Amino acid sequence: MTAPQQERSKATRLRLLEAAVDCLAEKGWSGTTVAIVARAAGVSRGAAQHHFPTREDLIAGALEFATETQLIENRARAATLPEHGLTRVEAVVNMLVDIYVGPYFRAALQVWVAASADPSLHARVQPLEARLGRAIHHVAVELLRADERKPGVRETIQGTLDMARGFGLATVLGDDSARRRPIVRQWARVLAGVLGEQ
Amino acid sequence: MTAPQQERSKATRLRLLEAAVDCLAEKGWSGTTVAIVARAAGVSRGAAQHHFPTREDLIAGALEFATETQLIENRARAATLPEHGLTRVEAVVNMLVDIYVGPYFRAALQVWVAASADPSLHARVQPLEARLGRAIHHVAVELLRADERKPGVRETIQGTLDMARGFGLATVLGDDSARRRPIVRQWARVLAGVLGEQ
DNA sequence: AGATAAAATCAAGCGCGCATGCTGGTTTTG
DNA sequence: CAAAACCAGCATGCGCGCTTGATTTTATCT
Repeated sequence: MTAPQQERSKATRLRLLEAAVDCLAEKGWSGTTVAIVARAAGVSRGAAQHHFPTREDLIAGALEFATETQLIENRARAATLPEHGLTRVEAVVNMLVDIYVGPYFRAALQVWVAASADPSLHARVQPLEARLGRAIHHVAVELLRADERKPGVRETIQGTLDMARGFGLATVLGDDSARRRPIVRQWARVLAGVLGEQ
Repeated sequence: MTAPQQERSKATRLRLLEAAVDCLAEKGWSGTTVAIVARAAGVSRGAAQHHFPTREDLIAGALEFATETQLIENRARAATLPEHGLTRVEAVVNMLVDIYVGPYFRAALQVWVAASADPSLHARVQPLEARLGRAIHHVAVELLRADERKPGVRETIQGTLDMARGFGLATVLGDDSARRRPIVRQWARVLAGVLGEQ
């Protein structure tokens, strides 16, 4: 055959990861069983067991996959940002917020919260979260063209990211977009002030 | 006996709720089984079943208990706040943040995240969250002596609360207090500026 | 090159452990 | 004596991990 099974294997593995991420975002931690994920991916449970020996392997793999996908999407979107001024700041904040209210974050949230009580999972997840956090911070600084040497700038950006995280958390309880909009707008104004003062 | 069983019943019920909250905060959603909670409360599983027919009843009750306890503690702590000026603003922000990094919030977080994929639980939990959110916002406005008619004031306070929520979320992945402190300090400065400008 | 061994991929079934909910029975209170 | 609070055991269901077996691809030897 022209298609080596190596490719096919990678494909099913990827389908499993995608299905796991979707399942986590939709059905939550307890609702994400290997059987359900396997069925959603269109493979048997044995196949899933082969690629990911344990459930924890599957979940951790899904989180890693979601993390990297998130970063890639960010880079793509960063190129489409508007010019300068306040509208750019607001656009950046909106983009950061969108990261934390999207499906990838919802999936990650389930894993993080579950990992807080699961030492073994925590050990695998914590470095991923740290890496993602640093990466997003770096992106934020770059897109805002911020000078972190100015006092307060770094802290305010960190606070902005934490606010976005808070939005993400609020979103799991229900659609929050209407409440978010004016807050983001006001926050962008304040942030622009901090960035440009003096 | 001098102690009517009504009191004893209320007492065991309360012990169950306390144990459930602790268990949620420590062992997470999946780790909180009725058997474990009952043992921690010092009662048999059958007794727990008697007071809370279903597990969902127990969890929902625990969340409600945690919510009210949280509000009561807030009122107590609000009386001990310092005088005026920036230190007061910083103290208020610190107090708000402490709400979201405390054990009650950790317990609530587990329930909220789980409820996002459980419609039946979601229906019972969502109004609680809304009530708590409004209450905390009200407390914040009052303690900051903010004039919400001023443009941007209301939005900035909401953003502050969302940032605090984000801190709480970051805390489940590991102790974050060292990172938080400078952010809170800086944000208090900014918040004071927004509150007092013009 | 051809054949056979070895390894990888996928499918299906089994058993263990555990949590929930229910039911019957016992003690305490009014 | 009636009712409520409390306790012990049973039964069902389900998710996980493991084992077995079939099919395909890759590697090795003659």
